[in-house]
Amino acid sequence: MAYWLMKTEPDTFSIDTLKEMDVSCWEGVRNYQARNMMRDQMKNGDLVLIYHSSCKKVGVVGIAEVVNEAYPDHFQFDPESHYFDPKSDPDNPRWIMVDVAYREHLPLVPLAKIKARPELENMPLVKKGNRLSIMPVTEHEWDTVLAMAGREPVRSYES
DNA sequence: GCCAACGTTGGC
DNA sequence: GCCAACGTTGGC
Repeated sequence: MAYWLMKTEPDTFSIDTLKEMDVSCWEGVRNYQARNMMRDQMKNGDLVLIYHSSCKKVGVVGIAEVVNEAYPDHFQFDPESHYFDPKSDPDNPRWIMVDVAYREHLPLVPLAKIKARPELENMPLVKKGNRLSIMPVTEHEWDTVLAMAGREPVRSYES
């Protein structure tokens, strides 16, 4: 299994929204690098740090789990959607999405504190100019962020 | 609101 | 294939 970090703007879709929905598709990824990782590497059971961006309290706010692997993002074919892509061919969809399930909230781990941690200096999140909306997280980084939130390491939510 | 950094587009 | 112009991201 693998660990990930996924960014979302809480004004549009927050960890609270995900909790209410329990399971949600993760639509609107329109970056090839992020898409390729999601398509080729993201598997059911992978755990995800949910990160709030472009808001007052930027940082990691909770955990989700991948529960449905890559499938076409139908919003690319909806002219009414913000994520509409007129160049995408319905017979060969350009963009995909996964489904994620809410697992838990964490106390905010602010970006500023993540940046201050030497163990986390290699995260794409804190690399200058990196705007990836989905990025891999190593097990050590995962454990470090959880520890910063006061959370014991978690490897899975299976009973 | 500012602006740096990056990705995408399109003319040539 | 180059590269300037433009749009977007996202912290501050």
